Amino acid sequence: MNPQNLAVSVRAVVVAWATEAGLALEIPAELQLERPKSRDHGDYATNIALALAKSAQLSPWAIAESLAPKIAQIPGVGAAEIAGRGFINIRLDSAALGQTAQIIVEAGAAFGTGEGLTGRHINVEFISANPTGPLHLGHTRWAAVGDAIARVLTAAGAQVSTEFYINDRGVQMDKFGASVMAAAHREEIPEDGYQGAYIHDLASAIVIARPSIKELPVAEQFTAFREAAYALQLKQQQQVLEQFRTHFDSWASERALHESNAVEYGLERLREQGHVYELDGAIWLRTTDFGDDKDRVLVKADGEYTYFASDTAYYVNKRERNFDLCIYLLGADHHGYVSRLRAVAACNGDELDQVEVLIGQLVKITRGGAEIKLSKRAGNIVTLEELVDEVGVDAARYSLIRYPVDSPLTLDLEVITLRTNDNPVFYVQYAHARIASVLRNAAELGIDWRNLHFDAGLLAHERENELLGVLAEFPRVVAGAAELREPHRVARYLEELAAIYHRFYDSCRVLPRGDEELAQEHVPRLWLCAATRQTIFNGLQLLGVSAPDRM
RNA sequence: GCCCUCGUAGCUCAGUCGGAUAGAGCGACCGCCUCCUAAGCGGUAGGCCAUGGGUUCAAUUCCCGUCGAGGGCACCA
Repeated sequence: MNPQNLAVSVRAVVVAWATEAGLALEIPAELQLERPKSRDHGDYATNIALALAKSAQLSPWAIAESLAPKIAQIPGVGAAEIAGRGFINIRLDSAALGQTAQIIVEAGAAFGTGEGLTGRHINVEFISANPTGPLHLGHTRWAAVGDAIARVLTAAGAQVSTEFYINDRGVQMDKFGASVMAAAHREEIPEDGYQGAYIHDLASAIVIARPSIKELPVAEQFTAFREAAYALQLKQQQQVLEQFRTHFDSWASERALHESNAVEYGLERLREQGHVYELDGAIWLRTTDFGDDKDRVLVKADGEYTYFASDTAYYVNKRERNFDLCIYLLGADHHGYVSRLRAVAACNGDELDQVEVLIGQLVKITRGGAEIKLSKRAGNIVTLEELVDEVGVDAARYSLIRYPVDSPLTLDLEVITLRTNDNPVFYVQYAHARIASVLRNAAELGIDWRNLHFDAGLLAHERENELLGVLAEFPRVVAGAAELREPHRVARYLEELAAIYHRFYDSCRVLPRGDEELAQEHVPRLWLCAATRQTIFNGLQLLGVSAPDRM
C-alpha cells in the first residue's frame, strides 16, 4: 500500500458514492492525499468531503459520513475517521504499511523514480560563464542546483541533457587576451581588463609552453595569447566542475554558433514566422507581441549581431535538436531576460512555456559573520575551487542545494565547515553511516535477514509507523521536486527522514544485545533499516552528495 | 517612474498549486549512554507568518494597496 494506490482506491469510492447518490460532481482525476501534520490525524487525510460540499449541496460532514465506512473497507486500511469540519483521516493497518519496507529494498536504486515526465526531452542550461576566469561562488550555486535539477528530472522519467553555453565571443574575450598579454610582458594590466592573480598564472603558463609567443608581431601575438588563455581557462573550468561532480552533456560555444552560420539560420527561421522587422537601420525582433516590454535588436545598424541574436539563434538551435523544453538558470541580475527569452520561443512558433527561466538570488558569503566582498574585477574572488578546498564537495553541494534558489543565501564558511548539525549534510550522512554500521553488525552476527521471514505486521511501534510513513513519501517528494524544479525539497525530505530514523533508532532495538537470541521483531526492523538506508542513498544520489558507510 | 524577487522565532531558513494546533537547525535552559556510531534522542522557552483590505466553508498561502530590503530597466557583453 502506497499513497498513490490509496488515492486511486479512495477516488474509486468517491466516484461510486456520487454515482449511487445520483450526483453529477466533478471529481479531480488525481485525488490528493496529504500527510497530516499531527500523528493523531492518522497516516493520510483527504479533504474531498469539504471540496465537494458546495457542488453536492450537502454538508461536508454528511458526505464524510457516507464515504468513511466505504474507505475503511479498502484492503490495507485499518480505520477511516471523520474529524474537524469534515476531513477523513485514514489509518493503514500495520501489515499494509510495513510492506513498504520490503517494497523499497526490492526496488533498490529505482525507489523514488517515476514516470511523471516520461517522454519529455529537456535541455537544462546553467552556469554559462565567460571563459575569462575561474568560476566563482555564484556559478557554484548553479553548478550544484542545475546538476541536481537534471538528476531529479531524470528520476521523474524525462530525457535530460545538461548544457554549458560558453560565452567565447565579444569584447570580454579581447580584454581577457589583452590582460594576459600585458601580464606576460610584465606591463600594467589595462584598467578595464582582468586584474586577478590568475591572469599572471595564465601568462606564465602560456609563455613556458611556448616561449616564442612573445616574439610574434603584436596583432598575431594578441590573438595567440587570447586563444591560449581561453583554452587553458576553459579546461580549468571543466576540471573544477568535474571535481564538483557537475557533469555537462554538452559544451556549446557561442563562436561555433556563429561560425556554423546557425545565427543566420536562426534569424531566417524567425523571419518566416513574421516577427522580424527593420527600423533605423537595425533589425529587430518584435518580442512585444509576446509580453516583452520592448522590442529587441538582433542586428545593429553597423551590421553587427547583438548578444541577443546569439541567444535567439541558440534557442532555435536547441529546438532543432528536438528539446521540447528549455530550462535556463540565471542570476537575479538577469531577470530582465525572462520575458524576452520566453518571447523568443513564441516568435519561433512555440509556446511561451517551452522556455522556463529559473531566477536565482545571489549568494553572499561570510566567514565568522564578516561579509566577504566578491569582486571579479578587483581580483578578490571566492572561487568554486576555493570553496571546495575549504568545505569539501559534499558540504558545498548540499549547502547550496538545500535552499530554494529564489531566496537569497548567506553561507558562513566557518559554519559549514563544522561537522555538527549546523551542517545538515552531516546529519543526513551520519544517519546513513549509522544504518550501514547496524547492517554490518548484523552480518557479523550471521543474521541473514534477507532470507528470513519478513512479517510486516510486526512493525507496529509508533516510531516504526512514522518511519514507514515518511519512507512511503519519497516518490512523491521526488516527483514534486521535478515538477517544481526544486531539488531542495529532496534535501529537506532527507533531513526529516534522518530525524525520524534517529528517533526510531533511539526507541527500537534492531539487533539482539550481547547474549540475546534473535527475536522475531528484529527481522522486520532490519528490513526497515535497509529500506531507510536505500532511500537516503537514493536521495543523496539525486543531490550528487556521497552516502558514506562509515564516518 | 516601470519591472522582478523577497519580508515567517533572537539568528539562518523551511512550509504556501488554500486545509485541522505555523516547523527545523543554531543560540538559551533542563534531562538521557552497562546496550547496534551521544556526529544521537527527549523536554522547556521563543510568533499579530511586515501591514491594510478583498475572494473563500477555510488565507501565512490567492488578488489589490501600503511600508521595507535586494536586484533590473543598453543598437553592452
